[in-house]
Amino acid sequence: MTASRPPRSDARANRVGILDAARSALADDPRASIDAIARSAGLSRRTLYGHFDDREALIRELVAVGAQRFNTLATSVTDADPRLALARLAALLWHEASHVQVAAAIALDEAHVTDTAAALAPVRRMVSELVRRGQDEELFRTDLAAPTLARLIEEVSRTVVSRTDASSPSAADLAVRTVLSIAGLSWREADALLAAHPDVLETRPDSAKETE
Amino acid sequence: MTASRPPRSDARANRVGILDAARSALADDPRASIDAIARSAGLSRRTLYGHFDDREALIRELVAVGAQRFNTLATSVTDADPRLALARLAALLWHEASHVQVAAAIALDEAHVTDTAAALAPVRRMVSELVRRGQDEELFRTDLAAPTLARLIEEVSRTVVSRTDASSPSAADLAVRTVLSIAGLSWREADALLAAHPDVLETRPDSAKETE
DNA sequence: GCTAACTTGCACACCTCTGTGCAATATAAT
DNA sequence: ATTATATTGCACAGAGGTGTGCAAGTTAGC
Repeated sequence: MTASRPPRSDARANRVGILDAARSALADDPRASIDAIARSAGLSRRTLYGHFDDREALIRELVAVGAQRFNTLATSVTDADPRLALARLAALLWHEASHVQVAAAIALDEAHVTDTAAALAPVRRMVSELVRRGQDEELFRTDLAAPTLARLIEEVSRTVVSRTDASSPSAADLAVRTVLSIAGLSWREADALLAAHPDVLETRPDSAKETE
Repeated sequence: MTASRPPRSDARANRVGILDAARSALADDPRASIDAIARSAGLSRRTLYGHFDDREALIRELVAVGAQRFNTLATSVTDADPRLALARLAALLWHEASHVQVAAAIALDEAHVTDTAAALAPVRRMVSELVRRGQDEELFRTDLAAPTLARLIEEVSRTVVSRTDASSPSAADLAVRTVLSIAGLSWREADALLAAHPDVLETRPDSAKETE
């Protein structure tokens, strides 16, 4: 039981590099090979196995990191108006696109449904809560049952975030408007809301603001 | 070059069985093995290779059949009101869920993007046309450019059709309402539209009706 | 009931991917 | 400069998939 030294700096950096490479590779194709991931991190396959026991272990780590971020993110939205809160949440998720994508891709593809469900739970709870409030206040549609609407918002968000050209400047705008439409707002209402609160579209993980 | 006889009846039936099995298996998992498909058709892997040269050939056939159906379907929608036409198209696609799913799954997954794009072209053209008319008549949202909106409608439709419990009776309703929301209608407008035209939700591939 | 058409199981070569052992080499930290 | 830590290439076993050849068995159609 020798208390092993702290890892060497290059090893730490490589570990992070692998996680980054895995995130982007798996977001793109959830069954990207270990070799592809390692190479895209500039390392050999053999080295990757030095850092992670297993494909499983790598994915678990990725999911854990995502869970962390989503948790932070969900709790940072504090707008009193459910419409604004939903819009801001969508904007925030947009900026986490690669994390959202990899979580979604893994959840769909593999037998990690349980892990990813746990990771996404905070966001899911937030959405359910917003839907409830939005319907209570007659701001969201009431033709669909709350759980149905919540699920629909989740699925559509995932689609829009995952299948939009992230480089396009107006992409976050598109994501936000889409989510509001699904919640039941007409496009003019959504347009008016965003015009009245331009800060929503500038929302970044760091600068979440509170509106009374 | 002997003019080979017509195939035997059991062989014809098995060929169809394979296609059905492949459709449902691949819709569920686009990389289902040939063995899994054959077995789910009640045949051996070896026999499948007697009917199709190749995994490729099987998929090509599947896509071709889908293309046929989509074409028929798109041309059967003749409503003058773009909102109604879009709603009816969504309802029709709902009834073709397994075909939509397999086309979407193949398109996303494999190197068949070109084939599937061709197969989906008729529906795609129809959607573009409807969007153009809907925006011209101020019935659809105009905050998004026509190509953007058309693509958004496609993507969201695919998501809803693919990721909804097909057994649920209200599922077609959900699909239709979702698409109308994306087009920019508020949920009350959509609700009123569907209430005024209950035939839309009963729309089936055979009984497409024309509204002046 | 004959016969050609069809199905089947088995063996085979081939591919891609996973995960491991090992010896050689490079490099961070002291 | 030394040394423990990291990285690498290579070889290997194994799992799972594809596509083919062939001989034996089954069945539709006349």
